[in-house]
Amino acid sequence: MGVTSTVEENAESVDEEVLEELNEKLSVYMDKNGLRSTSQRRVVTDVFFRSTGHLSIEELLAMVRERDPKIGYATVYRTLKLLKDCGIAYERHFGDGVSRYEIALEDEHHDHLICLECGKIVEFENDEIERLQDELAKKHDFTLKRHTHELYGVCGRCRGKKN
Amino acid sequence: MGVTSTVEENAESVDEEVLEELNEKLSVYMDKNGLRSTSQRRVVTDVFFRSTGHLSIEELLAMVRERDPKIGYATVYRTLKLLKDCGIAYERHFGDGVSRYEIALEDEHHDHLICLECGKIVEFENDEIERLQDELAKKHDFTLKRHTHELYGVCGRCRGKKN
DNA sequence: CTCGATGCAAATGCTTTGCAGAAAA
DNA sequence: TTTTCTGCAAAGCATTTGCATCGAG
Repeated sequence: MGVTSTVEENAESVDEEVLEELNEKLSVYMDKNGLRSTSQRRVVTDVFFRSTGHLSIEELLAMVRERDPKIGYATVYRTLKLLKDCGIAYERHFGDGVSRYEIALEDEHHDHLICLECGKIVEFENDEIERLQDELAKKHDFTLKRHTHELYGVCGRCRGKKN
Repeated sequence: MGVTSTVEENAESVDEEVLEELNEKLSVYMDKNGLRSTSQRRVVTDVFFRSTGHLSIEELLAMVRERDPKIGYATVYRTLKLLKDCGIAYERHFGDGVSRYEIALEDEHHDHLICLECGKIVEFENDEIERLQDELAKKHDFTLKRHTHELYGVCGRCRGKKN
């Protein structure tokens, strides 16, 4: 498959205010569940919160090890599972067999356009599609919980390269 | 995850005419690529062509072994890869880690509504969503190749059971 | 005869888990 | 202290692959 990098359009990480919200939410969840704040978890979550895009465990591990080379990959897996469980991270699958993680911001939802050549990922939001989905669910008497919607194609730059 | 069965609404297998078309298409592809028609392949493709729904390798293997218990699972994997390559089968992923296969009919495209409780899969087609997807791709300068669109929720029957 | 196909078992790649030692609370 | 967490290696799983043998053409 083509998802080798996670270059983004509009790639900007969250600001300090949002970062604090994320840490607060995490802290509340951990307190509530008797979980402990360890140096490894702090490194992993901080790296993730300051990151941009849709990162694989491997990519996260590399970044994490720049700060603490001793951290094992099982810890990264476990910490991202934790973030997923408390609703701070979305786990995405773009068809290449690896899980990718992205920050789940409150009141924000988007889907993805993925370039099969260079792996560029563009986020999109479309209220009309969301509305049509709700309509479809209603028509078939389903209570919608979540959805996946990915468009795969070739981006303009990659198309250009081939000519 | 909840995708344990592949019960369908409107579950009807293809008629003899379509079955013949599928076999013809396969035959042409195999000739063109110097592939051989073996008894195992004939069993696997026939089972698949007469099937309904979204079958996993495991489910297909069980059906195949009713006809020929000696067929190995690698053969089923390899044969479904062949069907996928010649455009006769779609490979689907509904989030439970197994690949599922369904017959790819000409000029027909649909997406899926999946019940997280009972695994029921309902197919839907929505031209307006398709149109909006094309529009989005155009807007971001992508040439669309394919997409995935799955709605996960709880079906009416399962919702009823809980009350 | 040739070369593709099969069946088995081993290998792969991602992810999860068991466990003994480390470290939060 | 007690209980959770970590790091490592081993285990799990779905899928793929190497190889000797089989069989289609």
